[in-house]
Amino acid sequence: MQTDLALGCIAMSPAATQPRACAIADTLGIVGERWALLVVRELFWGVHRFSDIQRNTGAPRDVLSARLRSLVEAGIAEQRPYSERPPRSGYHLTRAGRDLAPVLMALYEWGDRHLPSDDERDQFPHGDHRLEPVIEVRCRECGDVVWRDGRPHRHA
Amino acid sequence: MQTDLALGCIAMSPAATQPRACAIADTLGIVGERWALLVVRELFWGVHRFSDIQRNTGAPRDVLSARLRSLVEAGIAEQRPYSERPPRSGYHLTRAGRDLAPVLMALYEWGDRHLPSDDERDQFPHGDHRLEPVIEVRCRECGDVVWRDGRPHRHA
DNA sequence: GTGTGTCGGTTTGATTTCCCAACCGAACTC
DNA sequence: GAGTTCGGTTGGGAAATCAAACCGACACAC
Repeated sequence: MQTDLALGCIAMSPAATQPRACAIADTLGIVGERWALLVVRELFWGVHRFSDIQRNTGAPRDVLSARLRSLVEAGIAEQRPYSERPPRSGYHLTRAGRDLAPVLMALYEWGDRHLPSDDERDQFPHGDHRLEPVIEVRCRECGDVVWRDGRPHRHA
Repeated sequence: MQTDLALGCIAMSPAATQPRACAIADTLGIVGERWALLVVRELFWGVHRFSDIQRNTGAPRDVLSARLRSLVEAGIAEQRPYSERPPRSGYHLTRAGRDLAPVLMALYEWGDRHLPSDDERDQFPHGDHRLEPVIEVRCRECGDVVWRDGRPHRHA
């Protein structure tokens, strides 16, 4: 099977009648709904309170409520109290949620490269400068670099 | 601002009343709708025909039609004829579309790590084995590794 | 030239989701 | 006790999604 990337798909049954079983689809089933990844972005950026997340994302409050619930249910976020009186709790990423960092970085890098914007956008800081992420993908098995700096890399 | 990652957000105006301007949000505005990234996945995997994409993703035909249109409009995909008689054309990724590879890899890697599945899933092949992507994020400015192998890396 | 089938869609009508605005209870502030 | 903040929930209308049917252009068999 020819692909655009020196990458392809293993073993699609020839006469498939079902949609693919695929980790990408499964992941999007969890974080693919509208607002979900923006909520994760806020948690990454240290925003934990319902109202702040609502303001920074622009999500309607009821939708935000539902998204937070499903993120907690999926083990991506968890609720932690930050005040006893009045009883208040904020949302925090779990390990699984933090593991979404590369997804956010990849989305960020693509937008930064392909969607130039007039007005100043919020950015990942890094020390005294902004973070301009460079993403590299390797194969754990053989160590080959599959993608580097906006280009596919082919293996021998 | 404290974050979960030694990363944070630069310069959120203190009394923000608008949602953030952010490259992540802008990117999701283009490829964040349902089915869009699964369509890109198919194009990556060398599937170019409407009916095949429909079958492999499971998207309703009318939605697929709309998504393909907006992907073309966004410069992510383009239509190329593959037959004169009957006049047929398939969809292919542009350079901007291929640049979504890290997004797909990141989603794939997260699902692979956090959503174990009983039934066999379609995978990226790599030579004679499957590709198990290892994603590394560095800062172009200073070269520091920000993320490697499922862990955040802090700069000095 | 008359079925039958393929391909790349569009149309139709029902269902689901999204969105906005209003409301609510508990607590705290004046 | 009046007003405010916080973390939501509850309507009701608008928009997106969905499944199934339909369509036109062509191919192929007979």
